Amino acid sequence: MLQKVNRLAKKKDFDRVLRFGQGIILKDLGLKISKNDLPMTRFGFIVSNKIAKRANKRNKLKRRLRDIIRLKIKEKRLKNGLDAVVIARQGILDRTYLELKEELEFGLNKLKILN
RNA sequence: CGGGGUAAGCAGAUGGUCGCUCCGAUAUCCAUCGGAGAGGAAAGUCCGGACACUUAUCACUGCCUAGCAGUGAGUAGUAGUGGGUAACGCCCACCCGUAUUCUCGAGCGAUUGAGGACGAGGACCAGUACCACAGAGACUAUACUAGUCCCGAUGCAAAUCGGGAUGAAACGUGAAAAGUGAAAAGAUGUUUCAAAAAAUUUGUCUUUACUGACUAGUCAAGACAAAUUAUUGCAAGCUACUUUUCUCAGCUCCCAGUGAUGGGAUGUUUGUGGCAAACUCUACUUGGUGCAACUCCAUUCAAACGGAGGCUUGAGCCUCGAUGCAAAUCAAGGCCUAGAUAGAUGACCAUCACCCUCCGCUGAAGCUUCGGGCGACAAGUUAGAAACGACUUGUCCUCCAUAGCUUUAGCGAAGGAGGACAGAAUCCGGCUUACGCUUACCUCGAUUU
RNA sequence: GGCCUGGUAGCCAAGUGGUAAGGCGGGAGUCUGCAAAACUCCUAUGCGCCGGUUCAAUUCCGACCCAGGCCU
Repeated sequence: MLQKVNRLAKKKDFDRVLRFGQGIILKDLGLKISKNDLPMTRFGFIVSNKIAKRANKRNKLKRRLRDIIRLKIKEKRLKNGLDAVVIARQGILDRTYLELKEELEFGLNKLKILN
């Protein structure tokens, strides 16, 4: 789990990122980022009802995605002052942990927010 | 071996790296240490409560006005009886039915005892609606028509119109046919059968006469056959109706039971289908909205956004005892056991155990099959009158052998893959649905002995 | 989290205790030099799924599945 300061929680923040952020769409993921004027980076995750009907499957996917981001923050490889939203797309349920990690790293690299 | 049901239990463990939430202590803003951290269904949201706001669909009454209570109507719901509960559509026990019996037992038997399964199981003598098609008739049962008779009107008459009476059968139709099923007697009608003899109609044949003639038509007579009508009954079948007896339901009385109900008696007094998961009636319950309820703080003219509370000590859990057939209740002692909020309780890796499933190797049995050999039978050829023999083809049995499938046993450190349903969101009691494994019992099916 | 609607043929849909209208679509034909339009005929395993009540269920009742909407 992320630390509280690294969580994107408020609906206003989500709306701001989704409306004004710049994004990229991959095969199983969507990514959007936007600047905030804070000293840290905050992440939010969206897994809709369409991805999986059962709540435990959605929660497991979010836990895996969060853990990937958590390790990145721990290694201090992310730039500060950003808000990001990770959006799951259909078909993502069949991916393994390593496949998710590669795809997410590829997306972060494209957006040039890695140090 | 497989399926189903009921009851009980479990919901992998250990280690490593990196993490999350709450509480407490130290500490004082960074952290450290310790403790705790999903379910039997947390799910579906189908019922019921707690809790909060709202006086709330109407009218009336009382207390006495701050609100509370009651009655009636309305709305919605439940439905054998009794009990349990905060409450329920839930649970327990019993009754009745399915049932002239599903299982087991006793008995020669009639019968009887015990157990299991299933049942949304009040009332169609309060009223209303519906019961398609078929059928005379689907609840005021047997109508309507043809036909016959009478009367009246019109008309010379024939006839027409109107009214009244009479008017066959109840086979059958249908999911259901007039309280229920059975028996006996009487009796009516009908059908069949038998007898005797007659009439009518139709058909065929023959003969006569006529039509100019005819193998055509008509008339008459005769013979045969069939059908219909009428008569008789010593027959048989069905049967309207009547009577009697028993049965079923109901009424009255007695006994047992809190009660549903059961047992018995009395009598001939009562007896109109189905449907209420149709309206309805009866009895009982029932205001509405829902924690995104609601309260507070801050901001504001007022709100909204925001924060905090509500929020986890509760119809709580464990042990023992008492009461009760049971559901459950009571008493004593002990315990504190999630509280997140884009939503924690984990992510990744390794090892071990477990049993199960699938794949794997070997053996056995059975079945099918490509091929080959011995034999038996049939057909054909040699073959001529016939036969043996020989050859060819087909079928069958057995053996060898190839491949496949099924079952079963063993081996698996020679291995691989997989591990159910599913995530608290105010809390609780139920129901329903999803689902892996173990144990016990019951039940169904298949195979083997 | 809570509340509420709906599911009928390929599509849009009506309907009600007695075996299911209509339109669009699809096919064939008439008409035309050929088309379109028009007309005629035909077509379809259709009432989400399971169980119950009933003689009979798409309809009534219960459970389940799916789709959509509202409260913030």
